[in-house]
Amino acid sequence: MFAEKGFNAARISDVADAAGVADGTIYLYFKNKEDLLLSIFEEKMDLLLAGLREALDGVTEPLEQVRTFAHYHFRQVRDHRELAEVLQIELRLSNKFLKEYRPQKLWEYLSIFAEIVRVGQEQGVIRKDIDPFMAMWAFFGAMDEMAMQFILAKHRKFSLDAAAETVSSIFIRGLSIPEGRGQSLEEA
Amino acid sequence: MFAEKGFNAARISDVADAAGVADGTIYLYFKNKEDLLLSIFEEKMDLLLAGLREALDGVTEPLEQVRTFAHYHFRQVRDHRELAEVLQIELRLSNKFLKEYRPQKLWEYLSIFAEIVRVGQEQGVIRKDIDPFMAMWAFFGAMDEMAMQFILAKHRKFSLDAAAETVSSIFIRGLSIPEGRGQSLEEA
Amino acid sequence: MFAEKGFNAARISDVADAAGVADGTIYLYFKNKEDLLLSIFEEKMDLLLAGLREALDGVTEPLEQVRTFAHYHFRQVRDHRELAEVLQIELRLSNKFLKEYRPQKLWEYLSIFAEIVRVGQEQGVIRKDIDPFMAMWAFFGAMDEMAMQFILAKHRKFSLDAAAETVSSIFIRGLSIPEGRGQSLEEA
Amino acid sequence: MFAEKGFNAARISDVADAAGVADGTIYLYFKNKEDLLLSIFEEKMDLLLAGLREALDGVTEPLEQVRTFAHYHFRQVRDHRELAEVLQIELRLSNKFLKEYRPQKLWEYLSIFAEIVRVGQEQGVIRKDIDPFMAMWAFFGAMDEMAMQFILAKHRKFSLDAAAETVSSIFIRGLSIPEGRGQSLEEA
DNA sequence: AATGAATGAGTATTCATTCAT
DNA sequence: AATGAATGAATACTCATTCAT
Repeated sequence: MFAEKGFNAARISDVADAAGVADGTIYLYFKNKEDLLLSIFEEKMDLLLAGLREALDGVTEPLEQVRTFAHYHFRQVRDHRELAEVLQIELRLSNKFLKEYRPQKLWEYLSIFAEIVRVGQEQGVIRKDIDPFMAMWAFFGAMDEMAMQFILAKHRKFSLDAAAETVSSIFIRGLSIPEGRGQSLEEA
Repeated sequence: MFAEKGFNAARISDVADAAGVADGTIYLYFKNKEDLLLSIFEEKMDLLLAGLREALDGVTEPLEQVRTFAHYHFRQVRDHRELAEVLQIELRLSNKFLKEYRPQKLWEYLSIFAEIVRVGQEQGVIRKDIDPFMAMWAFFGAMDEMAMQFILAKHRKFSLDAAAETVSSIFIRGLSIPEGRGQSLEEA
Repeated sequence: MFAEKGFNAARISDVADAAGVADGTIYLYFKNKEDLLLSIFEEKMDLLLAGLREALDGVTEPLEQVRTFAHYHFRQVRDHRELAEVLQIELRLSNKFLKEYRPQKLWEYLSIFAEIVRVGQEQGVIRKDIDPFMAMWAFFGAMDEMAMQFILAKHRKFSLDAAAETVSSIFIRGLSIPEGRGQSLEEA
Repeated sequence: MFAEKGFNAARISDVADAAGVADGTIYLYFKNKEDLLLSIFEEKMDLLLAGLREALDGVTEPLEQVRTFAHYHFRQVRDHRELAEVLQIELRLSNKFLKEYRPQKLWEYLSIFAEIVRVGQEQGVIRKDIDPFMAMWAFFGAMDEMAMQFILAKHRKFSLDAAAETVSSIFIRGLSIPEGRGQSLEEA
């Protein structure tokens, strides 16, 4: 309906025009301008979450799920470039989003990763010395920063596939149980 | 001089008062309000960078340098909590910082990581199929997101030491050359 | 129906809710919001007027009627405190009421006083050098201001009986024919 | 400086234009738009108060002071018609003025009347059964309502001199000690 | 008669920035 | 170099009112 504008700098009247309604009508559906942005976020997160669950469907091996997650995430960024720009950039400029909001939907999305780690630990394929939630934030942070770089790089060389593969290969190996006796590097 | 306020919401006149000068005087030293924030960032980055170099001094093994980097980073967040809040939160609300700035100083700081990876690859202790810059952004993103969670968690349980150890152990193993023939998990 | 809210600040939708109807329905019965307030005023003035006529019924002596009028007026303020607040305060904030309206109903109410004066003059008990309409406005102004002070004084000491007695005693003597030769004070 | 506009309906930018300054400059001197109106009121009250004291200077007889007060008040209304319109009409439309403000300056002005009554009572020329403050409000209310009628009557017949004389003659006689034994009328 | 979703006009106020002194 | 009084652009939001159903 309005993601087309994608500006935090957009006037409410612009949005209203684009939607073909009067300014006041916006306020019948959204509490205020910020709520409008946050609503877009929530709506899209629902789709993102559903898509992720579908993508993971059929993938049983936890470490393989990590790879699937990463590829799915970056594919979404690539396929919904405009939306990704709004979510990566504009959303972060929102005081409320940054400080207060920390939304349920994002939590649900990321929790899937934490759950993957937990199950992997149960199955004995993921290190037990790693807190699933810490791993979750690290994984999200890594992907998010790379997505940000992609968005900021605008139209320059940047392969999201490569990004997905880099992140997943690092985390897959980083999280997996060392083979043989070889824990020599991180026994701390 | 003014980090004590730490608000994007702080009035220029507040800053001027705190500094014991007139409003106009601020503009003799800074181009505008945003420049003021960015200047704090740059100034602090110099210290951070110098500190990192010092911390890495004497550490020769690349993978050990990764661990040192992570511990140093989170130690700074812990020891300069107030400043970290400004840098994590307020700075991100700056349109310029997010979109245009991508500053030299941050680049210098992170480049050290890319260089560690490059050297590690030369020395044969780090996988060659990983782009150092990709790894750099992933590493920074992981640390940054965890730091953000720490800041947002306010006064609750959150061990920065554990965060440092988690990130570094994941990346150290994730970046290291697989031992034996054991690439079985991620040959994709 | 709505005096309970008593606010110029009340939303039309509040009034509609309180009345158990839809917003638009209000406009089937009242031209606009101001008309709503003015309608309350008119409706209440009818009652006030009828009550005054009843109170004066049986009182024949003009100067005694003045006292009756005053006591009646203040008794209404006391007995209908909430309504009086709306009429004293909210009504005065209405541009239309203050500037244009000067309503028929108030005029009828006050005219009774002018008529008392006129009759008193005919009967030779009230000074003929006083214009009945001037006296009317003075009398109303005196009562109205005291009522206003009472309303504003909220819950503090203020006897409306004393107010009634003060106003009436001043006006009764002030309007009456000087006894004996004693015009010495105001022959100007 | 701006009384010339006299509109509650005036835009801040109109006032600023008339004053030859920018909109923002208004806010360096006045807290907000209402404060602007209240400030005019306060400033003018100082003059009014000073003028009243001067007018009363040399008049020693309390009842004569009552007449002087009334004539002075209405003369001000007549001589400063424009200002009076602002003060009578616009000021009353101010929620703050009506409900909260009840200002020091008005109190000072009216207190002079209460003091006249008190002194008159001491000197035995004014009835002791009248509370000076009640009399004060009645007197002010009477004058104020007549002034309001004058303002509202716009350019029609209305003699402020006659108004002054009516009010003062009623109050002078109404407040004075009955001569002879003649309390026959209001022994209640 | 009643509804209630949609309308859209209307404006005080802030505060970063300037520049004459 | 420093001042700080003056500037003025810039806009989200409310809520009385309408009118198609």
